[in-house]
Amino acid sequence: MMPVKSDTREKIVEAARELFHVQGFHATSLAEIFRKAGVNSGSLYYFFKSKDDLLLAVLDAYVGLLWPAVMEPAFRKTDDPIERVFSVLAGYRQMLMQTGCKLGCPIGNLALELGDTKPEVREKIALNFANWCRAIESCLDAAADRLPADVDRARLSRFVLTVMEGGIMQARGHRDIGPYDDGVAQLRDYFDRLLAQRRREAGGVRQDTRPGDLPSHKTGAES
Amino acid sequence: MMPVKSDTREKIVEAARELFHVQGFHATSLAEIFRKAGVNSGSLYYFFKSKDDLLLAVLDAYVGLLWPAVMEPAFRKTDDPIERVFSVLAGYRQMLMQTGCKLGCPIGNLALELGDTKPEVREKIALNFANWCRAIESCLDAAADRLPADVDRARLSRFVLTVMEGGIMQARGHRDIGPYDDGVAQLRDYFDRLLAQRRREAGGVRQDTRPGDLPSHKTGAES
DNA sequence: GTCTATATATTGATAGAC
DNA sequence: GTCTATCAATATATAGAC
Repeated sequence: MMPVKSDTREKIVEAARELFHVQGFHATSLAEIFRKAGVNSGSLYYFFKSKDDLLLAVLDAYVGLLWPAVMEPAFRKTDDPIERVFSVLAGYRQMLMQTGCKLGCPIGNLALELGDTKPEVREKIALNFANWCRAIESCLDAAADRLPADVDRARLSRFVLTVMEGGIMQARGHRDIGPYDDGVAQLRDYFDRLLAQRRREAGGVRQDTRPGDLPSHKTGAES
Repeated sequence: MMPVKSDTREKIVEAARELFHVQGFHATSLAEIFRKAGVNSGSLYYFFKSKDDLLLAVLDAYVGLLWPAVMEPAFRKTDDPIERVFSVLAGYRQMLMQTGCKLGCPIGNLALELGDTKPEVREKIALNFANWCRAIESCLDAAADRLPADVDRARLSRFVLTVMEGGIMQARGHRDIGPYDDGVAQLRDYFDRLLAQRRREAGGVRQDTRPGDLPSHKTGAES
């Protein structure tokens, strides 16, 4: 018989992940974590040699969650690559709304709380950022023929993350979804201008838009 | 004779402010703070009834520092209201460069570390954000005649903060100024498109730009 | 692998002399 | 207002039985 693999480690990581998200790293004690996980101190230290070590495992978990928990649910809503980008942003909006703008991006939180104090932690945070941007960049690549030729899609994908993180920060600070919606709407406006530029370029001197090419975007952000 | 006002309180707030900026709130102990301030535990508790209370004083200090430490040094570099906006952003770039992308925006750090756990803290963070945006908005108002009439300048000012905070977060996460510069460059590109739109509107059907109207912006971000 | 019990250090905060 | 001394609670981490 195969030995039954314990899920204790997984339970601990999951408990830590949730508590770090809600309370932050330093504000969460190991006692809270193993109590929430339903195990004891000894089990935690059997799997992790320190709190920092557990944090690294949490950041690894987020690496694994990017596609199943963030990208795939958003991509399922639409096949249009540009709309997929904004569908991802809509997913974060949903989290903000469901928590009364109290919970934000767990990676962003840890990035600013821990800064550069723990080198391995910072590296795993950078990896999470890089993977997120790569996923967005793949959408932009799929829409490359609708964007101006000189657009740097890797940089544009980082700009999407910039707007997302900056918008979430202000939404939480004001406990108001407005700043997030505004940021997304202005990013949308920027995209529309890029798409329109490309259409002008492709169409030569013609500048009239074909009906249906520029759908209106209901963001819920307009007052 | 007037009683000499002690600067002990000020020294404590200043020490706390610096330590919170570098290490974060929870990672900084009161012992570190009063040691750095050169005073003793008793003095700290004479002026502040708790660590949270001291944090509120730190956030008040940032409110007072907005103009002398952030806006005025940036505004001194140029009279052009749009350039002033980007001069403020250049100021944050300077801090990133001087610290090897280790230190970010102290308000943003506290916003994400503390979230909504302490109501009064969140309110003072919101006030800091609001004042920052109002200062930027005053620049946009001064350039109102160069922006499209339908631009919401309050929202655009929040977008500037969004890009700043999101860019700093990624710059710190990657320990690389690149993502910050890219974000600012893309914000600049967005502004250029807004200014160009206004110029088209004002000029009627004419679309050629007058030489000198669109200066090239050296951001140092281009690879 | 999981448990209980505990070590050791540090935390935020207080008391009371001066 | 500032000091020293110290409390009580909590933190991370360990030891060793099972």
